[in-house]
Amino acid sequence: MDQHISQRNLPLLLTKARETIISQFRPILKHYGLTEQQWRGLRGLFEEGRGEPCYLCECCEILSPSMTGILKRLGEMGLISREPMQGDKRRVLISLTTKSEQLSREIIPLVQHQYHLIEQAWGPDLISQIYNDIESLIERSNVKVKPVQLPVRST
Amino acid sequence: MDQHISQRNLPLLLTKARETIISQFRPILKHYGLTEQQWRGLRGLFEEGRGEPCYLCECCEILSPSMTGILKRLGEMGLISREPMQGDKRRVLISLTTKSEQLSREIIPLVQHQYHLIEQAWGPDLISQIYNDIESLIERSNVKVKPVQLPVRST
DNA sequence: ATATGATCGCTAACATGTTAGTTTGTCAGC
DNA sequence: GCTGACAAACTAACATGTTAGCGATCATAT
Repeated sequence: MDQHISQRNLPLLLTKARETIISQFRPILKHYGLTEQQWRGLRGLFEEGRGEPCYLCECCEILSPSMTGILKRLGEMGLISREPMQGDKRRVLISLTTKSEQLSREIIPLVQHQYHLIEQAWGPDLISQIYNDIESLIERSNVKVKPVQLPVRST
Repeated sequence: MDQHISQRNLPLLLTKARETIISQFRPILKHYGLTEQQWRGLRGLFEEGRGEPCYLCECCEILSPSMTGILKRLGEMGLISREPMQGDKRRVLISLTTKSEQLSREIIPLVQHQYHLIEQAWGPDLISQIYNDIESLIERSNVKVKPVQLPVRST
């Protein structure tokens, strides 16, 4: 008896897990009129002080074309400022504004607290185990996987 | 010394994990001109034979408005057919076509094989442990989490 | 029979994901 | 000084995610 296919659908399972978690935080972000990705960007900047778009793309797992729009809207909201980099005219440096720095200081404790409530409800052990597993997975993904050979398409 | 914030960003971590996995399968889907979500839909139908849009939404973790577009495009590609349901004029029944059934039979072994290659490269134990943990998480998410209290917005 | 509320699939509006390709600027080598 | 390879940010085009709400249909109680 072969396994049910959905048991071997890891991307879908990870999507569901992510939705399970993020839905606990969505009300907080909505309360402050931020999308998930906008908050990811602000949070990344809050950690580092400031950074270039391509750095933000990496640490937020957002592709460059998406980041362009996100930064544009954050700019229109007055939540980031941008200064051209001296020495390399291709690059830009993105910073938080006073407004967004204060906003971040307000949101972060709420997020941490909600996080704590999740651990209380679902058990801190499971959560920390998932952390470890996922981090192991991401580390191990440095090992290159052989791609399956694709047949020639008939139709 | 407090933990680095990104260590407590579970949604982002899950996103990265998912990207890590799905990137191994993307070439297969691209080879057949399918998007990730289109394949998720076809696969769901292949498992069940046929089903209503709202069922597909659940099992594919896709929201209804997205599913509308996905089914529309799958229809234009000749990969699904739809018949109105007798007895309830609101509902529709979606089925695979001969074309998409054959397509699925061609893709599924490739996906399974790629999956096997991933396990070979990264170790089957880690993968199966992630399965178990994530499934535990999803089960445990039935336990309702108390939402953090949101302060009144000043600005 | 009728009002009421619920459900299904949908549209609308906007934000983001994804791929391909463009523009401008940097740098190494000649 | 010029050329070619490369890199950063961007645009374009399309697919999907997200929230709100609509219209038709069904179920139920009255």
